[in-house]
Amino acid sequence: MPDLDTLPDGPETLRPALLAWFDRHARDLPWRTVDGGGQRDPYRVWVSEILLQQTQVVRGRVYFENFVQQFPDVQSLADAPTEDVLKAWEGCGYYARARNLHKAARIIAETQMPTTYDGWLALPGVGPYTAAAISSLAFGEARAVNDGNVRRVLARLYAEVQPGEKWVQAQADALLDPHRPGDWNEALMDLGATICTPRRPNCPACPLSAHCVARRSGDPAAYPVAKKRSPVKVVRAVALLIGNAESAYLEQRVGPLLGGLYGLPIEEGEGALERLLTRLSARSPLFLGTVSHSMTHLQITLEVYAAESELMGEAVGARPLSRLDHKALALLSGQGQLWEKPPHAPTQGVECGREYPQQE
DNA sequence: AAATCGGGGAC
DNA sequence: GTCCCAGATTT
Repeated sequence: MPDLDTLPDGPETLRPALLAWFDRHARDLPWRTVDGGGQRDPYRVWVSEILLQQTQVVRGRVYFENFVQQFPDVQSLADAPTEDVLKAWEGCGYYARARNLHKAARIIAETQMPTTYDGWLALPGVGPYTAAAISSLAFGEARAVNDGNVRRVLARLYAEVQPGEKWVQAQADALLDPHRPGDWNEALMDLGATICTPRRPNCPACPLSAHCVARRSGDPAAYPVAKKRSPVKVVRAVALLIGNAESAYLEQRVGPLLGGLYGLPIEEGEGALERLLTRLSARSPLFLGTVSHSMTHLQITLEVYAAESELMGEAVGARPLSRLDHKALALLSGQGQLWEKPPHAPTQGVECGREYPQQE
Protein backbone atom coordinates (compact mmCIF):
# COMPACT_ATOMS: atom_id res chain seq x y z
CA MET A 1 0.00 0.00 0.00
CA PRO A 2 1.41 3.41 -0.99
CA ASP A 3 2.37 5.94 1.61
CA LEU A 4 -0.52 8.40 1.55
CA ASP A 5 1.62 11.15 3.10
CA THR A 6 3.87 11.34 0.04
CA LEU A 7 1.17 11.22 -2.62
CA PRO A 8 0.34 14.49 -4.34
CA ASP A 9 -2.94 15.97 -3.23
CA GLY A 10 -5.87 15.80 -5.62
CA PRO A 11 -7.89 18.41 -7.46
CA GLU A 12 -10.56 18.54 -4.76
CA THR A 13 -7.96 19.87 -2.35
CA LEU A 14 -5.97 22.10 -4.69
CA ARG A 15 -8.84 23.88 -6.46
CA PRO A 16 -10.45 25.61 -3.49
CA ALA A 17 -7.04 26.48 -2.05
CA LEU A 18 -5.81 28.26 -5.17
CA LEU A 19 -9.15 29.83 -6.12
CA ALA A 20 -9.59 31.29 -2.63
CA TRP A 21 -6.15 32.87 -2.98
CA PHE A 22 -7.02 34.14 -6.46
CA ASP A 23 -10.25 35.72 -5.24
CA ARG A 24 -8.17 37.88 -2.91
CA HIS A 25 -4.96 38.43 -4.85
CA ALA A 26 -5.87 38.46 -8.54
CA ARG A 27 -3.87 41.07 -10.42
CA ASP A 28 -5.82 44.07 -11.65
CA LEU A 29 -5.15 44.05 -15.40
CA PRO A 30 -6.84 46.07 -18.15
CA TRP A 31 -7.91 43.05 -20.23
CA ARG A 32 -9.73 41.58 -17.23
CA THR A 33 -12.47 44.21 -17.15
CA VAL A 34 -15.97 42.82 -17.55
CA ASP A 35 -19.25 44.24 -18.83
CA GLY A 36 -22.55 44.44 -16.97
CA GLY A 37 -23.18 40.74 -17.54
CA GLY A 38 -19.79 39.77 -16.15
CA GLN A 39 -18.44 38.97 -19.62
CA ARG A 40 -15.11 40.02 -21.03
CA ASP A 41 -14.64 41.57 -24.44
CA PRO A 42 -13.24 38.68 -26.53
CA TYR A 43 -11.38 41.15 -28.75
CA ARG A 44 -9.48 42.60 -25.79
CA VAL A 45 -8.74 39.13 -24.44
CA TRP A 46 -7.43 38.08 -27.83
CA VAL A 47 -5.22 41.14 -28.29
CA SER A 48 -3.79 40.75 -24.79
CA GLU A 49 -3.01 37.07 -25.28
CA ILE A 50 -1.12 37.75 -28.51
CA LEU A 51 0.77 40.65 -26.94
CA LEU A 52 1.70 38.57 -23.91
CA GLN A 53 3.26 35.72 -25.89
CA GLN A 54 6.86 35.63 -24.62
CA THR A 55 6.35 39.14 -23.24
CA GLN A 56 6.17 40.03 -19.56
CA VAL A 57 2.92 41.47 -18.25
CA VAL A 58 4.35 44.84 -17.16
CA ARG A 59 5.59 45.38 -20.67
CA GLY A 60 2.64 43.93 -22.56
CA ARG A 61 0.34 46.13 -20.53
CA VAL A 62 1.83 49.34 -21.94
CA TYR A 63 1.46 48.13 -25.50
CA PHE A 64 -2.06 46.86 -24.79
CA GLU A 65 -3.34 50.21 -23.58
CA ASN A 66 -2.00 51.99 -26.62
CA PHE A 67 -3.10 49.27 -29.04
CA VAL A 68 -6.74 49.04 -28.00
CA GLN A 69 -7.01 52.81 -27.92
CA GLN A 70 -5.85 52.97 -31.52
CA PHE A 71 -7.72 49.82 -32.60
CA PRO A 72 -10.74 49.52 -30.25
CA ASP A 73 -12.43 46.64 -32.06
CA VAL A 74 -11.97 43.97 -34.73
CA GLN A 75 -13.31 46.15 -37.52
CA SER A 76 -10.94 49.04 -36.86
CA LEU A 77 -8.05 46.60 -36.80
CA ALA A 78 -9.15 44.91 -40.00
CA ASP A 79 -9.56 48.27 -41.75
CA ALA A 80 -6.07 49.50 -40.79
CA PRO A 81 -3.01 49.15 -43.05
CA THR A 82 -0.57 46.47 -41.87
CA GLU A 83 2.07 49.15 -41.45
CA ASP A 84 -0.03 50.98 -38.88
CA VAL A 85 -0.40 47.78 -36.88
CA LEU A 86 3.36 47.21 -36.99
CA LYS A 87 3.92 50.81 -35.90
CA ALA A 88 1.79 50.17 -32.83
CA TRP A 89 3.89 47.03 -32.23
CA GLU A 90 7.21 48.82 -32.73
CA GLY A 91 9.80 47.75 -30.17
CA CYS A 92 7.72 44.88 -28.78
CA GLY A 93 9.44 42.16 -30.81
CA TYR A 94 8.23 38.97 -32.49
CA TYR A 95 6.55 40.98 -35.22
CA ALA A 96 4.92 37.92 -36.77
CA ARG A 97 2.46 38.30 -33.90
CA ALA A 98 1.34 41.67 -35.26
CA ARG A 99 1.21 40.45 -38.84
CA ASN A 100 -0.84 37.38 -37.86
CA LEU A 101 -3.09 39.39 -35.56
CA HIS A 102 -3.91 41.71 -38.42
CA LYS A 103 -4.43 38.82 -40.84
CA ALA A 104 -6.77 37.11 -38.39
CA ALA A 105 -8.73 40.34 -37.84
CA ARG A 106 -9.45 40.51 -41.56
CA ILE A 107 -10.56 36.88 -41.54
CA ILE A 108 -12.90 37.55 -38.62
CA ALA A 109 -14.25 40.71 -40.28
CA GLU A 110 -15.14 38.66 -43.35
CA THR A 111 -16.71 35.78 -41.42
CA GLN A 112 -17.32 35.95 -37.69
CA MET A 113 -15.48 35.80 -34.40
CA PRO A 114 -14.92 32.24 -33.16
CA THR A 115 -16.53 31.23 -29.87
CA THR A 116 -14.80 27.89 -29.33
CA TYR A 117 -11.28 26.50 -28.77
CA ASP A 118 -11.23 24.82 -32.19
CA GLY A 119 -12.48 27.95 -33.90
CA TRP A 120 -9.77 30.13 -32.41
CA LEU A 121 -7.07 27.52 -33.03
CA ALA A 122 -7.76 27.80 -36.76
CA LEU A 123 -6.73 31.47 -36.87
CA PRO A 124 -3.18 32.55 -37.70
CA GLY A 125 -1.07 33.34 -34.64
CA VAL A 126 -3.33 31.32 -32.35
CA GLY A 127 -1.80 28.11 -31.00
CA PRO A 128 -2.89 25.70 -28.26
CA TYR A 129 -2.10 28.08 -25.40
CA THR A 130 -3.88 31.10 -26.87
CA ALA A 131 -6.91 29.11 -28.00
CA ALA A 132 -7.27 27.67 -24.50
CA ALA A 133 -6.82 31.09 -22.91
CA ILE A 134 -9.38 32.90 -25.06
CA SER A 135 -11.98 30.12 -25.00
CA SER A 136 -11.79 29.78 -21.23
CA LEU A 137 -11.42 33.46 -20.26
CA ALA A 138 -13.92 34.98 -22.67
CA PHE A 139 -16.30 32.08 -23.37
CA GLY A 140 -16.14 29.87 -20.28
CA GLU A 141 -14.97 26.77 -22.13
CA ALA A 142 -13.19 24.18 -19.97
CA ARG A 143 -9.73 24.31 -21.56
CA ALA A 144 -6.53 24.23 -19.52
CA VAL A 145 -3.74 26.60 -20.55
CA ASN A 146 -0.13 25.46 -20.70
CA ASP A 147 2.36 28.31 -20.55
CA GLY A 148 5.67 28.94 -18.83
CA ASN A 149 3.96 29.70 -15.52
CA VAL A 150 1.82 26.57 -15.56
CA ARG A 151 4.80 24.45 -16.54
CA ARG A 152 6.87 25.74 -13.62
CA VAL A 153 4.10 25.60 -11.00
CA LEU A 154 3.09 22.04 -11.90
CA ALA A 155 6.70 20.86 -12.19
CA ARG A 156 7.22 22.00 -8.60
CA LEU A 157 3.88 20.81 -7.30
CA TYR A 158 4.72 17.29 -8.45
CA ALA A 159 8.53 17.57 -8.32
CA GLU A 160 8.94 16.76 -11.99
CA VAL A 161 12.47 17.74 -13.03
CA GLN A 162 11.98 17.64 -16.79
CA PRO A 163 8.28 18.14 -17.51
CA GLY A 164 7.46 17.41 -21.14
CA GLU A 165 4.71 19.20 -23.02
CA LYS A 166 2.42 16.18 -22.92
CA TRP A 167 2.96 15.69 -19.19
CA VAL A 168 2.22 19.35 -18.38
CA GLN A 169 -0.93 19.40 -20.47
CA ALA A 170 -2.15 16.18 -18.87
CA GLN A 171 -1.66 17.54 -15.35
CA ALA A 172 -3.22 20.88 -16.28
CA ASP A 173 -6.23 19.11 -17.81
CA ALA A 174 -6.70 17.00 -14.68
CA LEU A 175 -6.47 19.95 -12.31
CA LEU A 176 -8.63 22.42 -14.25
CA ASP A 177 -11.72 23.44 -12.31
CA PRO A 178 -14.59 22.82 -14.74
CA HIS A 179 -16.82 25.24 -12.83
CA ARG A 180 -14.39 28.17 -13.10
CA PRO A 181 -12.02 27.34 -15.96
CA GLY A 182 -11.05 30.93 -16.72
CA ASP A 183 -10.42 31.83 -13.09
CA TRP A 184 -8.46 28.63 -12.58
CA ASN A 185 -6.21 29.30 -15.56
CA GLU A 186 -5.51 32.86 -14.47
CA ALA A 187 -4.98 31.78 -10.89
CA LEU A 188 -2.28 29.33 -11.95
CA MET A 189 -0.60 31.99 -14.10
CA ASP A 190 -0.84 34.70 -11.43
CA LEU A 191 0.68 32.30 -8.94
CA GLY A 192 3.56 31.52 -11.25
CA ALA A 193 4.17 35.19 -12.05
CA THR A 194 4.02 36.58 -8.52
CA ILE A 195 4.74 33.76 -6.03
CA CYS A 196 6.14 30.68 -7.74
CA THR A 197 8.80 32.68 -9.60
CA PRO A 198 11.72 31.11 -11.48
CA ARG A 199 14.65 32.03 -9.23
CA ARG A 200 13.39 32.59 -5.69
CA PRO A 201 9.83 31.37 -5.11
CA ASN A 202 8.00 32.93 -2.18
CA CYS A 203 6.76 29.65 -0.71
CA PRO A 204 5.52 31.09 2.61
CA ALA A 205 2.98 33.16 0.64
CA CYS A 206 1.90 30.28 -1.60
CA PRO A 207 -1.58 28.80 -1.12
CA LEU A 208 -0.30 25.47 -2.44
CA SER A 209 2.86 25.23 -0.34
CA ALA A 210 1.41 22.57 1.94
CA HIS A 211 0.76 20.41 -1.11
CA CYS A 212 3.97 21.06 -3.02
CA VAL A 213 6.35 18.13 -3.36
CA ALA A 214 9.22 20.31 -4.60
CA ARG A 215 9.01 22.46 -1.49
CA ARG A 216 9.05 19.36 0.67
CA SER A 217 12.25 18.41 -1.12
CA GLY A 218 13.89 21.59 0.19
CA ASP A 219 14.90 23.22 -3.10
CA PRO A 220 11.82 24.17 -5.13
CA ALA A 221 13.85 26.43 -7.43
CA ALA A 222 15.57 23.29 -8.75
CA TYR A 223 12.35 22.47 -10.61
CA PRO A 224 12.15 22.43 -13.55
CA VAL A 225 15.65 22.26 -15.00
CA ALA A 226 16.46 24.97 -17.51
CA LYS A 227 15.69 24.19 -21.12
CA LYS A 228 18.60 23.79 -23.48
CA ARG A 229 19.23 26.71 -25.80
CA SER A 230 20.69 26.73 -29.24
CA PRO A 231 23.93 28.74 -29.50
CA VAL A 232 23.73 32.40 -30.44
CA LYS A 233 24.64 33.05 -34.04
CA VAL A 234 27.10 35.89 -34.59
CA VAL A 235 26.31 38.08 -37.59
CA ARG A 236 28.22 40.98 -39.08
CA ALA A 237 26.56 43.34 -41.53
CA VAL A 238 26.99 46.76 -43.08
CA ALA A 239 24.30 49.43 -43.20
CA LEU A 240 24.17 52.59 -45.27
CA LEU A 241 22.66 55.81 -44.01
CA ILE A 242 21.58 58.22 -46.71
CA GLY A 243 20.21 61.31 -45.02
CA ASN A 244 20.15 61.96 -41.29
CA ALA A 245 18.61 60.70 -38.09
CA GLU A 246 15.24 62.29 -38.86
CA SER A 247 15.02 61.78 -42.60
CA ALA A 248 16.72 58.83 -44.27
CA TYR A 249 16.38 56.41 -47.13
CA LEU A 250 14.64 53.30 -45.76
CA GLU A 251 13.85 49.85 -47.11
CA GLN A 252 11.06 47.55 -46.00
CA ARG A 253 12.44 44.28 -44.73
CA VAL A 254 11.17 41.02 -46.15
CA GLY A 255 11.11 37.60 -44.52
CA PRO A 256 10.71 36.25 -41.02
CA LEU A 257 13.39 38.44 -39.38
CA LEU A 258 11.88 41.91 -38.74
CA GLY A 259 9.67 41.36 -41.79
CA GLY A 260 7.39 44.28 -42.58
CA LEU A 261 9.49 46.73 -40.58
CA TYR A 262 11.56 49.42 -42.27
CA GLY A 263 15.25 50.03 -41.79
CA LEU A 264 18.53 51.16 -43.28
CA PRO A 265 19.70 49.25 -46.36
CA ILE A 266 21.83 46.35 -45.15
CA GLU A 267 24.17 43.82 -46.76
CA GLU A 268 26.05 40.90 -45.26
CA GLY A 269 29.26 39.17 -46.17
CA GLU A 270 32.28 40.02 -48.31
CA GLY A 271 32.03 43.25 -50.26
CA ALA A 272 28.91 44.32 -48.41
CA LEU A 273 29.76 48.02 -48.52
CA GLU A 274 30.57 47.96 -52.23
CA ARG A 275 27.32 46.17 -53.02
CA LEU A 276 25.38 48.74 -51.02
CA LEU A 277 27.05 51.65 -52.81
CA THR A 278 26.36 50.12 -56.21
CA ARG A 279 22.80 49.12 -55.41
CA LEU A 280 21.93 52.61 -54.11
CA SER A 281 24.08 54.62 -56.52
CA ALA A 282 25.81 56.11 -53.49
CA ARG A 283 29.28 57.59 -53.06
CA SER A 284 31.69 59.07 -50.51
CA PRO A 285 31.08 56.60 -47.69
CA LEU A 286 32.14 57.72 -44.23
CA PHE A 287 32.30 55.31 -41.32
CA LEU A 288 29.84 56.35 -38.63
CA GLY A 289 30.45 53.61 -36.10
CA THR A 290 29.23 50.20 -35.09
CA VAL A 291 26.17 49.17 -33.18
CA SER A 292 25.75 45.84 -31.42
CA HIS A 293 22.35 44.32 -30.99
CA SER A 294 21.57 41.12 -29.12
CA MET A 295 18.51 39.04 -29.73
CA THR A 296 17.67 35.63 -28.34
CA HIS A 297 19.42 33.74 -31.10
CA LEU A 298 21.43 36.45 -32.86
CA GLN A 299 24.29 38.77 -31.97
CA ILE A 300 24.40 41.38 -34.70
CA THR A 301 27.26 43.81 -35.21
CA LEU A 302 26.35 46.49 -37.69
CA GLU A 303 28.94 48.75 -39.30
CA VAL A 304 27.14 51.92 -40.29
CA TYR A 305 28.33 54.21 -43.06
CA ALA A 306 26.94 57.54 -44.18
CA ALA A 307 26.93 58.18 -47.92
CA GLU A 308 25.55 60.55 -50.49
CA SER A 309 22.98 59.59 -53.07
CA GLU A 310 20.21 61.09 -55.15
CA LEU A 311 17.75 58.81 -53.40
CA MET A 312 15.23 60.72 -51.35
CA GLY A 313 14.98 60.25 -47.63
CA GLU A 314 11.70 59.97 -45.78
CA ALA A 315 10.52 60.81 -42.27
CA VAL A 316 11.91 58.08 -40.06
CA GLY A 317 9.35 58.57 -37.33
CA ALA A 318 6.44 57.67 -39.57
CA ARG A 319 7.70 54.12 -40.21
CA PRO A 320 7.91 51.12 -37.89
CA LEU A 321 11.60 50.43 -37.16
CA SER A 322 13.41 47.81 -35.11
CA ARG A 323 15.58 48.73 -32.14
CA LEU A 324 18.59 47.84 -34.25
CA ASP A 325 17.77 50.54 -36.78
CA HIS A 326 17.03 53.09 -34.07
CA LYS A 327 20.48 52.39 -32.64
CA ALA A 328 22.05 52.84 -36.06
CA LEU A 329 20.26 56.15 -36.59
CA ALA A 330 21.30 57.32 -33.14
CA LEU A 331 24.92 57.25 -34.30
CA LEU A 332 24.18 60.49 -36.12
CA SER A 333 22.71 62.22 -33.10
CA GLY A 334 25.45 61.94 -30.52
CA GLN A 335 28.45 61.39 -32.74
CA GLY A 336 31.91 62.78 -32.35
CA GLN A 337 34.53 61.83 -34.89
CA LEU A 338 33.86 60.01 -38.11
CA TRP A 339 36.23 57.75 -40.00
CA GLU A 340 36.72 56.56 -43.53
CA LYS A 341 37.29 53.04 -42.23
CA PRO A 342 36.55 51.32 -38.95
CA PRO A 343 39.30 52.26 -36.47
CA HIS A 344 39.92 48.57 -35.98
CA ALA A 345 40.42 47.95 -39.71
CA PRO A 346 43.63 45.92 -40.11
CA THR A 347 44.75 47.72 -43.27
CA GLN A 348 47.15 49.97 -41.40
CA GLY A 349 48.14 50.83 -37.90
CA VAL A 350 47.77 54.55 -38.28
CA GLU A 351 44.55 56.27 -37.41
CA CYS A 352 43.16 58.08 -40.43
CA GLY A 353 40.15 59.84 -39.07
CA ARG A 354 38.84 63.07 -40.41
CA GLU A 355 36.08 65.42 -39.50
CA TYR A 356 32.76 64.93 -41.16
CA PRO A 357 31.38 68.14 -42.72
CA GLN A 358 29.03 69.78 -40.27
CA GLN A 359 25.43 69.23 -41.18
CA GLU A 360 23.29 72.32 -41.14
C1' DA B 1 12.38 17.45 -32.04
C1' DA B 2 14.87 21.42 -33.00
C1' DA B 3 15.31 26.23 -34.94
C1' DT B 4 13.63 30.50 -35.55
C1' DC B 5 11.57 34.71 -34.16
C1' DG B 6 12.74 40.58 -30.29
C1' DG B 7 13.49 42.89 -26.67
C1' DG B 8 13.83 43.54 -21.98
C1' DG B 9 13.33 42.23 -16.81
C1' DA B 10 15.50 40.23 -12.92
C1' DC B 11 19.40 38.36 -11.01
C1' DG C 1 26.97 36.97 -18.14
C1' DT C 2 22.38 33.77 -16.93
C1' DC C 3 17.39 32.33 -17.54
C1' DC C 4 13.01 33.70 -18.45
C1' DC C 5 8.76 35.92 -20.32
C1' DA C 6 0.42 34.45 -20.49
C1' DG C 7 4.20 30.75 -27.62
C1' DA C 8 3.56 30.02 -32.66
C1' DT C 9 5.42 28.57 -36.81
C1' DT C 10 8.66 26.51 -39.70
C1' DT C 11 12.12 23.14 -40.70
